[in-house]
Amino acid sequence: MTAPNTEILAKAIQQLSATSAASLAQLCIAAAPRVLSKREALHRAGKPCESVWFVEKGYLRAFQADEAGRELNHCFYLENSFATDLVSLRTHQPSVLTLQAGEPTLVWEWPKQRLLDLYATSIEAAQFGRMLLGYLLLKQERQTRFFQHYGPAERYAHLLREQPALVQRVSVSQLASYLGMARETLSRLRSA
Amino acid sequence: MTAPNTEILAKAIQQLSATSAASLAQLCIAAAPRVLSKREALHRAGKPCESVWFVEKGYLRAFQADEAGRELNHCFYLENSFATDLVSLRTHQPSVLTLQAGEPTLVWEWPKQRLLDLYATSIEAAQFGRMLLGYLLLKQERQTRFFQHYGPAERYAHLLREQPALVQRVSVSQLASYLGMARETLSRLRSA
DNA sequence: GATTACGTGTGACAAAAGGCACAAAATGCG
DNA sequence: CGCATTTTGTGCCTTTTGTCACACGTAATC
Repeated sequence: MTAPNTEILAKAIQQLSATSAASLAQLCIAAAPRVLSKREALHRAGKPCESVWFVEKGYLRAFQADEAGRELNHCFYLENSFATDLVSLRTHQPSVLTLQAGEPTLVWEWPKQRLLDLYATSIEAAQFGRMLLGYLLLKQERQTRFFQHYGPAERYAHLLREQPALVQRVSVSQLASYLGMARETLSRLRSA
Repeated sequence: MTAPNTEILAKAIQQLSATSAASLAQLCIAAAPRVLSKREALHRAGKPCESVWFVEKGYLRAFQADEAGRELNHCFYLENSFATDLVSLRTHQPSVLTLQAGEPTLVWEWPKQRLLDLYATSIEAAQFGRMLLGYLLLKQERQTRFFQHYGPAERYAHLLREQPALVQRVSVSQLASYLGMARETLSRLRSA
């Protein structure tokens, strides 16, 4: 694992919202690096989520346990993604989901309050916040359409085309759960 | 149709983000009322989307035409919702979706640039923008889970529980498309 | 290095959903 | 009001997906 490197973070922020050097530094300083080993939990269901993370290396898996105790995978956050449990973050309710590293992983952690303070005092920081949410919302809308109007075969084909890295790095059973199909169905789609 | 009434709009804004009277007025003044008759298009696929709307009365349907020419319903915006085509709004690309009134409808329209100007000059307006996006993102995440991990029967039951008004007001074929199932499947679920 | 646990592929069957056809009901329009 | 058009419900059959069972290979453990 290479040493934490604020430059990657800074680049990701700049990419979302052109920001002055001063505001950029404010945002970067507000985040602390955190290293996770494979399968280590970054955030556990049951606790309120109080942070936003940025994945520099490795990846995170967000999942929820259903009534039967099976894991429902919500999504994966690969390198260069911003992750949080927005539901818990906004509602202050305990999280239903767990964030876990799928590989040795390096993230940057922002305490929620730190971000809110910045947003309230700096219009540039606020703009970054808006841009980040806008970007996430756009992705999430695409995600919804993906599940709303595609069947299992189309979903797998689409994922293979758009995110081949994800298909490589994640186990078949976790991918199947993410794709909303039975493990066996995905296994058959793969061998077809 | 009752006359346009800024108070409903003001209330919706306040509910998202506590805002001073001055900022609130700025936001309200920036929007213009617009009346639509049933089936009238508010925004057509092919044009870039340059506005954000708030639905005061009636409802909007967002749909896309697939390769076969069938309409894929993305979602419905009932009273008190904020609507736009975020993909087009952010990317400046022509829209793939059309927004159409499902009933005689009254909306408030914000030109995108007006909002951006406000966001750039007022930290309170920027906060409203962030709150709105956060709220929409939260809803959209729920929406994704809904399609990702629920089957047709669960989806219908859930919708009936959470949004009975929608089920009443929208035709079966449009609802089915929205729910990601065949018209016949929904028809059978209803009579079960 | 043998043993165990786990993840994955695959066959057989059951259940669910889709597609087509058509009749009944509702809606729109002159 | 009555005719035409659209929408909805339903039977029949096909296709797809899920479930269960088990074999195989790989990786973890002692």
